[in-house]
Amino acid sequence: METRELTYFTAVAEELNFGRAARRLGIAQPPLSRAIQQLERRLGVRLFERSSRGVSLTPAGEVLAREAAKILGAVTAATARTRRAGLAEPRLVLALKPGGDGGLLPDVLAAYRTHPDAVAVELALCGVAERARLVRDGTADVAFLHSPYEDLTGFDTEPLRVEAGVAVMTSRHPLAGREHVRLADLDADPTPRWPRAHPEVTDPATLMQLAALGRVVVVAPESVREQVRRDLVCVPVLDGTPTTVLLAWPEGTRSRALAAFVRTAAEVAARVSVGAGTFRDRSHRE
Amino acid sequence: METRELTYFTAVAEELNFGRAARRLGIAQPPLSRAIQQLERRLGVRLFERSSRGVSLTPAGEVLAREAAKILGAVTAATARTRRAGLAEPRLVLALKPGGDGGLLPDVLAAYRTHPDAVAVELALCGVAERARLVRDGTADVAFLHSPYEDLTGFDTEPLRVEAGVAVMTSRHPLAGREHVRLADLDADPTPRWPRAHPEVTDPATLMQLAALGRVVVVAPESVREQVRRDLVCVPVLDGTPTTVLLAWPEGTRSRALAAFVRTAAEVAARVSVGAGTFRDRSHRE
DNA sequence: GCGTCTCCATACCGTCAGGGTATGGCCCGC
DNA sequence: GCGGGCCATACCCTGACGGTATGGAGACGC
Repeated sequence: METRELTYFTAVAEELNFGRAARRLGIAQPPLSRAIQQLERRLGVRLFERSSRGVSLTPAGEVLAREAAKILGAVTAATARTRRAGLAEPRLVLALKPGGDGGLLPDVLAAYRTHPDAVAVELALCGVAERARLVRDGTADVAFLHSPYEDLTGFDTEPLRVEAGVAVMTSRHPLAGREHVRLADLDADPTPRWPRAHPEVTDPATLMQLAALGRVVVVAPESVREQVRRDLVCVPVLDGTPTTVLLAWPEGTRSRALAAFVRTAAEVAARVSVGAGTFRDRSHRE
Repeated sequence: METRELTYFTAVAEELNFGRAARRLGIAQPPLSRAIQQLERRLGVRLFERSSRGVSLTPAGEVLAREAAKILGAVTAATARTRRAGLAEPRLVLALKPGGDGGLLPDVLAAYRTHPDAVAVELALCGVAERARLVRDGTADVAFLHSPYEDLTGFDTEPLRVEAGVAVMTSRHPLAGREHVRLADLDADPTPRWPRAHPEVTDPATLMQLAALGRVVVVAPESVREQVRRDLVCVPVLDGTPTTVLLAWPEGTRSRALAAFVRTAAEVAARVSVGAGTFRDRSHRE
């Protein structure tokens, strides 16, 4: 099976229409029909059910659609990784969303710089959804991710710190003066809480603006405290799901530079967690 | 990147000699040279360092070699899985080594047969090393594996039961009468213990023959008790590494039949473990 | 019920990518 | 210095892949 065939197959599987798929691929429809037929012949399996009104996937087609997505993803990743490995200056590309480092990054970078295997670290600041994608498609080597909010299949990971939740709210909120709250307290209040309400809002600035306006209470990992606007207050949430900040990189990666970075980060995280501590950290890392 | 190019690249990367690689691929040497050059041009990266005496991989080449192996593996798996999905009768292929089911298989199969989503189950009896490979390359859907002895990357897994170790030895062995032993007891005896000694022997019949001859004491999961020769005795090992018998299948598989099988197996395992119990099981599954 | 529209398959043709053979250039060992 | 091993280049040829034109089958409107 050639990747060209898989690309063609995927296009048809997504469009469920040979004509549109062909246009998308920039070829004419007959060669596409033929390519798919040839693929079916070679596999000895019917991939599409053709009726004169449109096309649908057979069970075998469904299977191949998933496999093809995996393979094509692996191919683009391989291209990107090989290209980057060929650059004169080896670099480590680290993907993270703004504030997604749990406050660890400055120390980690400083410690890493002294490591014998260290290479230059390039930061790829990106949105929440992009982080994992950048690593999967080979644009980045490693990313700060948050568990349990992200799908970690295909990644090796190193947990760095466990963060409890804080509720971020305007200082005029009735719970703003509390030492700590429980989720039930937040739910008893009429102000809705993110991300349960408005999960579609992912931009931090927008979110904080809504919080400042008293339209929402944001439940977030406690490391946001450091960056939160002056007009907002943070109240620890005792029973929120703890968030694990972790480093994730492609399974089976073999790179001294990356190994050194991960190890350094883990050491820094352990030191910070013991030193500064946070009100749940210690119990979790024992 | 076409898979053909990756196949060619892999051949050269393994042979480190264009002529031999070409012969292995069944083509002449010049087209192979050109194909690699074209790949290098397209990637914009040098993959091989050519000296007139042989060839070596550049760092970028090393990266691509790993990626190519992943991709080509995924392609052969995709082919096999798609073909099997196209068969008239859907089937579930289960890979296991003889005795590798921890004694659970008969009950699991019986329970699964009554499940509404059940399909025919085909057993692929194979050697120790083949089990994982069969699942990885798409020949089997799911396998019984043993943790921590196997590399589970790329698999989703369901642990079924935790087994302590037993020492299998001839009845004339000085420790044969003991209620239980520790590893230190075994080490104090002159008879070497497998798998520390002779790890290259993997055939159970050979192994048991050696045990019967008093040449070796075999430390194995306790479920071997059921199948062990009459002339051998099994003594529980208190401090051996416990073995987890688990089901493993490719990450992200989406199949009702498989899901039903895994679920059934987990239920059967839980039931058996509570009912029959084994001298370590209960504590481990709480 | 017939024309028409949509959509996939078939027929046929041209081009270029990929494979083959012959040969050159380089380096090493004898 | 000569032969041999090994990769690159030159040149040719075949066939795979893409394009255009057209056929055929079902759905829909009137």
